[in-house]
Amino acid sequence: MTNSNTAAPETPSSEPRPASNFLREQIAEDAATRKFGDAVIQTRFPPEPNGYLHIGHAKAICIDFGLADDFGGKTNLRFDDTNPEKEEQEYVDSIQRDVHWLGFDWERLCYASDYFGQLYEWALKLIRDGKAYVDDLSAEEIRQHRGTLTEPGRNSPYRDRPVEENLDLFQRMRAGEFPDGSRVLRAKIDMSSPNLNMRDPVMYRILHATHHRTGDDWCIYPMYDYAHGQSDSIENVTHSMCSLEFADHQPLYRWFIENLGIFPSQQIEFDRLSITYTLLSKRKLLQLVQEGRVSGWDDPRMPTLSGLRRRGFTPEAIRAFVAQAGVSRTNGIVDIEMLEHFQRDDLNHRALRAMAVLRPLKVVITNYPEGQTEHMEVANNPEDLEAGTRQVPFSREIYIEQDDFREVPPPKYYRLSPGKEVRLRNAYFITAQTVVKDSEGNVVEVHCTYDPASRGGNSPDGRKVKSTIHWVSTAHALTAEVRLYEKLFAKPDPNDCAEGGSFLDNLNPNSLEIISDAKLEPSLASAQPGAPFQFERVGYFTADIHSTEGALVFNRTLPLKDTWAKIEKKTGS
RNA sequence: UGGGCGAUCGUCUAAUGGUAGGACAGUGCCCUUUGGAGGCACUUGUCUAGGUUCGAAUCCUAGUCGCCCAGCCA
Repeated sequence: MTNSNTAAPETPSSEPRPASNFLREQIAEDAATRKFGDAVIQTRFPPEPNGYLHIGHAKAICIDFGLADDFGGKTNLRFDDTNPEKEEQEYVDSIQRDVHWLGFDWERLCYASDYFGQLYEWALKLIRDGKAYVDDLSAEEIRQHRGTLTEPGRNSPYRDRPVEENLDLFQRMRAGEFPDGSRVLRAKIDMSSPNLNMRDPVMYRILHATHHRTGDDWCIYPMYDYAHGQSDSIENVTHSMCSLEFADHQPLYRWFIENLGIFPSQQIEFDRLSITYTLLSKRKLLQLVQEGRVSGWDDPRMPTLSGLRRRGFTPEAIRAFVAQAGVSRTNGIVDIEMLEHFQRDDLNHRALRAMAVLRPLKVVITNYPEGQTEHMEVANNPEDLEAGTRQVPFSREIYIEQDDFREVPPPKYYRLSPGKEVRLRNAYFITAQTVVKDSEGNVVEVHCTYDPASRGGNSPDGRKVKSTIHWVSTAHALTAEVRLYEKLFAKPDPNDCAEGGSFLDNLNPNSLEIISDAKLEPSLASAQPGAPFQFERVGYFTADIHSTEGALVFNRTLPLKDTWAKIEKKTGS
């Protein structure tokens, strides 16, 4: 594919694709019957640049780009930028960045605003053909004339204006002679249609607004319904995939296409992606940003692609998730656990391992020589030996996780406790001997002895330990800020709120926990944002985009699955 | 109450008149220098009622339930 200014990763061909779905079958059939003759399969991804892309868009992107690619076709990225009041260049830029990051590259970069001239000419034609008219009714009056779901609408008193008058008025609308909202251009179809979209829909409204691309060239802007089908047609889009709610609009798109005599694209609708504990509404995500409930569109708790990226999610995992979630015409809600599964699966294979202690507890190995440092050779990724090894310093004083020591161990607790022996990952067996407490009785230090013969983590006498814990040498430790993220919403359905409440009531107050003094092994000093790490036994992390060598900040992508937490919960200990 | 669309394990999805399968989640066991990962096993499903058929998730009829549409948003 061509026309990109940034490199996009190849889509791995080994990625599983759904065995079948109704979209693929329809395209396969159309290809087999040569419905579109010699034309290649052409699709498009048509976002409105009024916000950042989220994981729901990822599904649409995978469908639009993936399906075309499967059939040797092409995909355009087209901005449906027909409403200058909500659209911005920032969004245009972020969308291109995110589509590339997801792993796709477009054939052509298009804008509905490129077609404003053509659309205007076509409107003139419809007026001349007696199929469109200028209406002087106010928005409120138009609404009243529209009727209801069960009652037909009424014709506007301006519906039968002579063609010449319509032409004159519409040209003067375009020339800027009338104020916003004073008139609209409407299609003359059928005010009694049971499909409300056919009750003389508005084609153009007057909007004296500066457009992010066309500036002040226009003061009338086409409605989405008047622009979308024709934009597809202009681009020779063969298969126009969109979400379910647009099914009712198909008859209108066909009406425009037929009355204009232009190329008819095939529209096929599919279900939007919904995920538990997740909001996928651009309007509401914008509200979270504007009200400062999150730090921005790329807050790592956001379901935006930029937020997921900053959090450490990967395009590969998102694509695999979308493929497994599938596509249909039902309104389902996918468990967020499925997304998390595909992310863990991806990271498990590629994340470099490191040792990091989030909540440090000092351990002194009393029989280890003072001032001595050893360098342990450690595998960077036990799942991938080609990832090599690194040296990790070990010394007499180390940090371990507070959770990894209990003065009074509950049942089935295999970690360190007085008199018990555990393995320090890649180092030695140690046995806890005594504890040091502060004035409040908290254990602040554990004194242990080690078995010098167990270097590397095995005892020559074949002695077994029940547990392996991670550690960081105090003298060599890096201090870092670590941000632990939880779900942004506390309820599976964020919109499930009391009467008069809002989704904001369901915000999870514990969605972000900041740990300011985590202790990291030295190799993490130069971690780059986006590079995935598994902090062994803890979770997957990546350096934040604002992390520096002098002020390290790591974001937790996901915690590792925690069997012990389950046992602990079950036994109530 | 008009129109459109839909209904398969707890969740998502396959089966295109011929053994209801996969993934996630869950449970148990095995394995493990990450209580991670991995392996094995198990559990649970065709909205209802009729009909057509040797045979129905699939076709027909009638219901039930759910989603979408009354922006000069997309």
